[in-house]
Amino acid sequence: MLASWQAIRDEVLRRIRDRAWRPGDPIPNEADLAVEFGCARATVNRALRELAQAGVLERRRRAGTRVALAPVGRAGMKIPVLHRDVVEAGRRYGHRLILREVCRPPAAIAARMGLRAQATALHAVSLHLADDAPFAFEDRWIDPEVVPAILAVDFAEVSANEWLVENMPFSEGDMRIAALPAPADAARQLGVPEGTALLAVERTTWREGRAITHVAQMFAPGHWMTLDLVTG
Amino acid sequence: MLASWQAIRDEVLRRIRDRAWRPGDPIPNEADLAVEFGCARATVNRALRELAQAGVLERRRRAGTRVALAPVGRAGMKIPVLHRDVVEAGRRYGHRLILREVCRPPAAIAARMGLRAQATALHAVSLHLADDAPFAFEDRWIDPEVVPAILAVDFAEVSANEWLVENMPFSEGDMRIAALPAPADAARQLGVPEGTALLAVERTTWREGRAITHVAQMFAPGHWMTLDLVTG
DNA sequence: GAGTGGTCTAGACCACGAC
DNA sequence: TCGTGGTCTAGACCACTCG
Repeated sequence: MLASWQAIRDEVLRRIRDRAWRPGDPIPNEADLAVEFGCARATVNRALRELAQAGVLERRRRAGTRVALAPVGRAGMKIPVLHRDVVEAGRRYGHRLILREVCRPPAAIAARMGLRAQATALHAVSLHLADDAPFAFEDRWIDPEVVPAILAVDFAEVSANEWLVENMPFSEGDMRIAALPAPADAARQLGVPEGTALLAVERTTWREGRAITHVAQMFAPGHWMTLDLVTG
Repeated sequence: MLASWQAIRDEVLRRIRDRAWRPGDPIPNEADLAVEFGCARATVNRALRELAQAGVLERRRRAGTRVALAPVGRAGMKIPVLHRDVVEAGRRYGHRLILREVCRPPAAIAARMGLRAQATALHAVSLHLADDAPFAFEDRWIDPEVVPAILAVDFAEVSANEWLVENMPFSEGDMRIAALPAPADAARQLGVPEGTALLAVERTTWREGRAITHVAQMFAPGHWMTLDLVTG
């Protein structure tokens, strides 16, 4: 008698782990499981829905429910907001705007954001400070056609990152991370020799099929970027 | 009359975007919203639960539901499984086990995993290959008390990462990323000069409050780690 | 103590899509 | 076509926690 959706979820996981149900196999339908577990179908549905959301099961109407063949390891992740990270580390956050212009982006950026040829974008280069020491150099492009309001935002007041996170929720994106030698401009701003290895993060964010922003950040040596993984 | 949980979710989002409900504000309780929307409380519950899971709302019993103060940009993320990444890039994946032992971990690792003093753990050092070229050096510790079955797994057959992703879903964790100079062992295995800047990733994974595994990976120069952000 | 969210139930209808 | 999952309902009880 399993009468909570968590208990049912755990039992299903146990059967998968014990190979009673193998990847690719169909599992009994909700009604049958409800009988077996002695609970309502809605309770089974809740458990299986969570497992499907986590990528453990695959569900299709009429076809039924199967154990996922290649269980994608999926996790929730908090998008790092530099301001918050710095403050939570007990340090004083600062932000310096180095450049703000509206112009045509380089071809590489335009391609990555899927901008029309000739299109202009808002370009903001800035430095993030912790206790007055620079720790991140940021080069960002924003498509003003997707985010018209951004043109009126005073980046001296609030960083583009913060404004976007607060005002453009529910977006998709891709993130690329590497260790790169510092280019001249980043090296100068961060106060390190050119060619020093830096943590580089590039992120492009989308909303309804259009690119909102593309940002490249380079962090001072010794910086650890931390991600919280939730609900694996 | 809103009678689907998606419609209610969208309406709540609209009110937040329109500043009718501001960050930090409490919103009406489920029963009142059910009356307003002309639907059952369970339907409102479903909508608000999804929004809370996405970080848009914060819910506490008795205290009620509020618009999240600092809307954490949260995103779904696929945990990178090196095998799959390599294959999807059209290259041949290989895996070489360098060391497998059961011993007492160094204090730093034990502390990070919250192991008892004197406790032993499974230690696996391995190399990931793409087209026979090494591209990632991995140093992993696994708590056999949490994952007894791991002791019987043949790491020559399947990498620890893959086995864990398939068999220990639903975990939490934290991930730390930096650019580091290559230590001697990693440098030798990856075939680069000692001190070369490498992308370093550390991940500790938890299940029900106990550490499952701690892994440190160092990637060959030029490697970009990519994360898909879904459902921001 | 009492109000709120968290959950379960039994039943119902519907949409999708495999057959 | 018709079985399956997806969802909604009305009601109920419980757990947590704030005042």
